[in-house]
Amino acid sequence: MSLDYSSYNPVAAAKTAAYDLILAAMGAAIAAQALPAAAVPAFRIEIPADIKNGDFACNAAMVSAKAFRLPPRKIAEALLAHADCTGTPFERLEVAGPGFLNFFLNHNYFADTVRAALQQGDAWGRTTFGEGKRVNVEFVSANPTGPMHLGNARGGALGDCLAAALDWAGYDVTREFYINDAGNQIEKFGDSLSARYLQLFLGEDAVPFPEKGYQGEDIKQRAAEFATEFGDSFVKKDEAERKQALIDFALPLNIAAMKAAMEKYRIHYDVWFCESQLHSSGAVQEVLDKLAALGATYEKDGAIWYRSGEYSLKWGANKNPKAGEDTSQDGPKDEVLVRANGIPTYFAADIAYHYNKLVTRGFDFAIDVWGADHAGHVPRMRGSMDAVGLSGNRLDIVLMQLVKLVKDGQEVRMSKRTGKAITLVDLLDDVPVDSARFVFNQREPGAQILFDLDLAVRQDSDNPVYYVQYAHARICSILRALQEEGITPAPIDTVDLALLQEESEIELCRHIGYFPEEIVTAAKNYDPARITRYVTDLATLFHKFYTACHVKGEAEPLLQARLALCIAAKNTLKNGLSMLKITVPDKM
RNA sequence: GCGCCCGUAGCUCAGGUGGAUAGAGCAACUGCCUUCUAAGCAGUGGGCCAGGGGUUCGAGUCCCUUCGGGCGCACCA
Repeated sequence: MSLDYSSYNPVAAAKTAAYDLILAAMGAAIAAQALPAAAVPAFRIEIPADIKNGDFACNAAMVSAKAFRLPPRKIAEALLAHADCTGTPFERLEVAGPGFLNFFLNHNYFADTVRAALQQGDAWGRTTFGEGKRVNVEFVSANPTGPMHLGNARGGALGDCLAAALDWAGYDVTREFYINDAGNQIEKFGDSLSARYLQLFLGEDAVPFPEKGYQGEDIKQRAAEFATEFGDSFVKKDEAERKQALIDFALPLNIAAMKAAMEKYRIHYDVWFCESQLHSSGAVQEVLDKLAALGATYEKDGAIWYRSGEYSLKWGANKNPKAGEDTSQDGPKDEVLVRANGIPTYFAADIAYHYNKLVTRGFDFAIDVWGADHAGHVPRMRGSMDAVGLSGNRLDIVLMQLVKLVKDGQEVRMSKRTGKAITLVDLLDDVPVDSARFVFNQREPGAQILFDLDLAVRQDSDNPVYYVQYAHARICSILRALQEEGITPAPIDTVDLALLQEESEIELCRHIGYFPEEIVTAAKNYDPARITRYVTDLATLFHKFYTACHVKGEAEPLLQARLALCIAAKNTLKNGLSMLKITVPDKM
């Protein structure tokens, strides 16, 4: 018979068991008057940095020293004397150091881990931690006025893997791209296109280029494509008509290019959401009315202002205005929602957008991945959710530091103005997707990344993604070699997993068992870089095992036990890499 | 001026929410392939966790402060 291991999380299960065990020991010790009857402070079960100190450790004795008026070690010894390991995943307990109670896992735990990883296959690592809550993860959302850049490449890898971690941790995830196809930057886009178009026929000197226009080659390209299709027929039309025609022509092309680039980068969005839709549907006006009704806005100088200062304070807004500016207003400055010219600001649309996510579409919460340069926008955005009667707690923002590109040991400066930035498309022409996705998920969001182009392009052992993939390829190689000898994995119930006793075998088992909990932690902390680190560590432990232990040529019972361990490791590597959307080669 | 992020080995970075002797990878040096892929493994050297104070049984981690980086403070998005 076989047990059901769905959603099995070995670490969480063991921690609960350890916690209950200590609680019971404490009750027993008090009943036996080995400890005084006193309220016990909260204690924790944690994983020690050094596994010589056990697989899990409990700090109960230390934190309760005051309550019991006894030295921690005495308390620990009393607990140890009343602790009962029967029916738990633990073989024994020890008192160590200042009063830690250290737990050592028994072999059932490791066998369960291997069986779970085998039985669950592609679902191994999935848990129900998120209870099916609906979460919207919005990332990249690059302006459709030009090509995507390196920062978008990082945002894409980060957002997509964060979404995967949440999915695996039991959330119901929607991946979303917000298209800013309205507002000022679209006007600028049109002005730039129009100027480039006219320049084609009238000469560069005859037509001034708008001061704040987009300088990039891509604008010239679109203007030229437009000219190819429509000739000079728009030269004599009035500016507004020409501009609109160019926007209507170029915007869909740019959006299609972004979709294509994201697909190439293996990112599949569930929703491409257009800002223009918020304006045309009246959603922006609706939210403005709502804010007004709730007393969050006022009129001044012909514009509609939002009491940002009041609402953003709670979310950490800068308390003082800029030096040299009006200091009469105490607290953060208010924001304009509708300009004196009657056009709503981007901020107004953004409030409507997030209102749409949380109310209209009913997501339990929303996560936005933004570049760190938008940090100032965070408090007012979250505050605005409070202001429309929701809660800023339902909107989380992951700030991501920007990327520095290094080539030949030199930093490559990127200039948006001159349009000479390295685009996402350029990057993917040079760097394999596996490599790019791995590198961009190596660091936590808040850390700056130095993207070493030379290293990322290299397809050798210095590139860490191959180190991980190689572990998978080696396992496949073992399976092939055995298959050639007619050996296939035996049913897991017939395999004696207790034969796995070598240090490298146990270490590998232990780390495989961390997998579900690691995903939960990545989801909780919004830090998918943990997954990258996890698979790297797993690869290391497999390579060590591979060097220390043979599979082929061993006696049948041991061979089958090791084969099971290999497949457990293979499933774990495969699932971890698939979260990163990195391929898992059978051969290298 | 004010706020946010950051400062850990020569370089790039971890450090599970306050735990035990601070860890990896790269770089340097030394070993290991007549059995499953050496894109691998084992070993050596390398540190005032930016400096200084504080909180407590215990601080790389929390608080204050100084110094040094990055970013932000628009009727831009």
